[in-house]
Amino acid sequence: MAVKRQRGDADTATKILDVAERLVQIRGFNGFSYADAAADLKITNAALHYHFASKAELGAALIVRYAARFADALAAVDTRIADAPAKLEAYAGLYLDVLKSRRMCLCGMLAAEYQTLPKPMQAAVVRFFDENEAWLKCVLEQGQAEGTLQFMGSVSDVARLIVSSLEGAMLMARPYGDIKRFQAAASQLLASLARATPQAEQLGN
Amino acid sequence: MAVKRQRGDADTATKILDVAERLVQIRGFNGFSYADAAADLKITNAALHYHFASKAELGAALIVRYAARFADALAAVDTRIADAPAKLEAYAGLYLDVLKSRRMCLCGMLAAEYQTLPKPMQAAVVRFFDENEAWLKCVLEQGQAEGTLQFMGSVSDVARLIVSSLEGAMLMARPYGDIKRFQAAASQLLASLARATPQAEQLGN
DNA sequence: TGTTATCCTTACATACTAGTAAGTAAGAAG
DNA sequence: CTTCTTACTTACTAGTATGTAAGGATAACA
Repeated sequence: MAVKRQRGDADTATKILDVAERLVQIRGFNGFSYADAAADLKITNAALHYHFASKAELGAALIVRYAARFADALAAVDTRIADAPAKLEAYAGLYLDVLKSRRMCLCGMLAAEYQTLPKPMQAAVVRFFDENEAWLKCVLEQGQAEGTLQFMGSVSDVARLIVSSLEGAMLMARPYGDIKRFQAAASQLLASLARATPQAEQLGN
Repeated sequence: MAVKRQRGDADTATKILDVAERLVQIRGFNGFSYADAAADLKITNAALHYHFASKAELGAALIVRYAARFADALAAVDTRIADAPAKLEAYAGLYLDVLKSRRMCLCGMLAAEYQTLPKPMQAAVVRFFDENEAWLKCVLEQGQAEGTLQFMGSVSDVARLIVSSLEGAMLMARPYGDIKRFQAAASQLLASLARATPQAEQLGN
């Protein structure tokens, strides 16, 4: 049988993570406080400490959950989409979804604040990017084998270019409050990787 | 005759800007305090307030000086280099110089923290990127006219892609402490813009 | 009907934040 | 030689940061 919850209907720890995640993505890890999150949830500061003993612990949990959700989304792309270029478009789409909620990528934000983060958070941020790079390498190799993608340089370098360009495009789009800036950058990037098939432009569908 | 300085040999305000600039580029605007900068300069907290009444004022002065220095560097590139692709390489070189001193671009860092910045700082950050974009558009138009650069999409979109890709490459290079990550991304980006001249690869120098 | 565990509150501790008020040393200007 | 200005210092404030100690409410359990 399902575990009953006494006070809050949904898991409080989950709600805390939800609120903290949003705050970090918008204001940064150094730009939000326990008090901000507590006020948002209408609980006390100390209640936060009950669930996450320290800000560093909360921050680490934030990254772990975010990375797991992202990994799930990538696995879903793999099962849903076969075509390598379409997979890359879906990958960019994940970034776009984050941007649409007026947020920066959690780990992109934390990358900027990297020097001030506690060690476990630093390690988790790097792990997130490594996982992204690994997934992209698979897609790039597939596209190269299929002949649907073309690029110079190593698969690794191109994977890193994709991650950094999309993170950079998010970073720049936010001050302008302009999602189109991201979309334009993403489509140019993906277009430069798509194999120029002369007949592809001619065919309707 | 030159204006004499009473105590500190170099202008104290300049020293404050130097220290604060470094701290913001490494730790972020929300990641440093007046106390940090004061301790570094071995002066008191209050002395900082004498020169810059508020943190917001200091922050705005930081961006103005950074943008002016960047504009000077771009003007120097224009006088020193004629070739459009070489200008783009020099542009990427400016970013590389910042990264070599283990810093993030000041305005790239502030772009991440954008939502928490005082209004005048927000405006100055956007102005910095607008100036970069304007300079790049000139270079791209020149390269297009000369036939030394080729790209699809508008000059404006490509200029934005360059800025966001380089900012993103800096952002990602720092957690890895790996300048090569930036260099690989930059060279791929520039290669994709250089006109594919079949004989260019053959010629030695 | 206690006992226990979970989840929370009140109240507090400690340190740091930006910022201010008042005063001082020393050169510049009259 | 006084007055003003520059460039500070010392001492302080109010507010916020993360974090803690102790205890209360509620539900599940024995």
